[in-house]
Amino acid sequence: MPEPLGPDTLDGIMVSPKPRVRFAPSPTGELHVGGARTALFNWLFARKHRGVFLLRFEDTDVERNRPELVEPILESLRWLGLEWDEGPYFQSQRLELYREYAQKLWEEGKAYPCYCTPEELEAKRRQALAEKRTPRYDGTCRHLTPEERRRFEAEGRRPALRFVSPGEGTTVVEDVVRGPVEFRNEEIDDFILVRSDGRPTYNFAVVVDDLTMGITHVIRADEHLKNTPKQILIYRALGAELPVFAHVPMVLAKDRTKLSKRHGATAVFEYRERGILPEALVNYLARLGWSYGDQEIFSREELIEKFSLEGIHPSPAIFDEEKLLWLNQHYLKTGDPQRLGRLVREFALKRGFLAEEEAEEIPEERWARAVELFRERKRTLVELAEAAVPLLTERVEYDAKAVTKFLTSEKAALLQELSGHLESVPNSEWTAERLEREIRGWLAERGRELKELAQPCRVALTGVTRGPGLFETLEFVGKERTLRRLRQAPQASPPSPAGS
RNA sequence: GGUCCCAUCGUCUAGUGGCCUAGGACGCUGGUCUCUCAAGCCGGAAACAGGGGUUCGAAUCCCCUUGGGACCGCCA
Repeated sequence: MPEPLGPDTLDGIMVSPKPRVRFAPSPTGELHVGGARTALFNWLFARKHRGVFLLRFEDTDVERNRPELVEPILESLRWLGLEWDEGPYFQSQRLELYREYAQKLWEEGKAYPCYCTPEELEAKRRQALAEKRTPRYDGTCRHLTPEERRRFEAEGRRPALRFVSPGEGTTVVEDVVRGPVEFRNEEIDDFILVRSDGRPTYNFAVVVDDLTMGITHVIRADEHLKNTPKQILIYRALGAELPVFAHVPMVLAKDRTKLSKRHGATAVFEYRERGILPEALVNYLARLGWSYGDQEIFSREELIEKFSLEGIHPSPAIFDEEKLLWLNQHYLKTGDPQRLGRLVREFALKRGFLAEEEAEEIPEERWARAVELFRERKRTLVELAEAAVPLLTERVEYDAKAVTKFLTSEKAALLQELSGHLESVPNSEWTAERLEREIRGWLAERGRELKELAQPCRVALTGVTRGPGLFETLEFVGKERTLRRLRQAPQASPPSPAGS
């Protein structure tokens, strides 16, 4: 038996009902970061107030609707950890419900059939624009006589259902993040509730759904603020109570326009593929347009505890990848190496940095250790995987410039010599500490400094000039592979006598 | 064009009339550490869009201007 949606009582005292919120994407594209943030705010609000977070797909537009996108959107939400409590519902499966409500409105004289064709409407719209007037429906079909209607029906015209707008007075949206926003009703024309083919339009379906699903707080993107007075009018016509509205500002690209494909990565999936951690994206998104004092780092639990609609800013925010990357590194640096190691392995495989057979030979511990070695110098899982592979496998790519600079014949000879010396260190004592003692002592005997050896050695071992500490690298690469690379690393070609 | 929204460093923001000589974070930058690169630590440059009010006092309240954005569909 589901709980009733009405007010709860606690020791006889009325308390507000459990909040019910929703995220309602339309399956016309992948989940982008703006949508993800809207979903996150809804989810946080629900978790904080122990309410219900539900999912609903607004898929009444058959032309643009792409059912195959539903699962990827769900997958994005799962990846972000925004699990839903109800749904997903599909508007396309609730058509009968909208029909009932439309019928009711019609019977009560709050809506009327309109026989204007899209072509006629388009012509009027163009004319209005040409005359620099705001295009609005002129109410042609509002006062049709029964005879006129019959004539249109006889012509085979299928009517759309239009809402009877008040045309005067004002409608005020009491928005939690913006305060009261006033709209003059004369700006609102007799908009369409149900298309001539029987499918509801967005504004109508949303109201019927939010109403019947018991939604108490509508938290959605700013672009819907302009729709809200229309929706309020429908609520009133239905004799229903209004939910609380909270319109969250848009997420903008660097050029201050709506984030879109041409701005590069916008989809949640793209960030996942680039090796961004979900906790980093969540933290970043939460802090984008919302703040809690000066705090920058929030665990999921802290977000739930500290989130509030009042903390949302009214102004739009620009998506800054640099800061996301910084947060990602923070979570790389503080995360569990075992878990991160598994992720790095996955990325190395997926990006083709190594083959499945090679990966099989590498124990989980090695990946975890690789994470520890590289996480202070890499910002994404992909970068980390790429850097770790040369130390984990036989795949070293020697950077030509590094070789030229550091693997001179003199240094190569030194490395040869070193490898001979290191031969005596037993496998069981092949540790950073032991190797450091060994090498520093060896250098001291020769009156040489670590400086002279470190870079050549690093390049011979890893192919590149940057990386973890030398001794840790030596330990991690392991005795056998280290000795081999010290002996077999490529050498800089000697400078030509002509000095070209 | 109409309607609506927005306005503190390049970016995210603290700030709710005196604590502001405007704080933090990212980024940038100088230094430090050092076997490299990072990370860390210490320091620096960097903002209240402009103009009028209100007030003893304004980043904070009001108005105008300017600038940005969103929406103007039988799309959502």
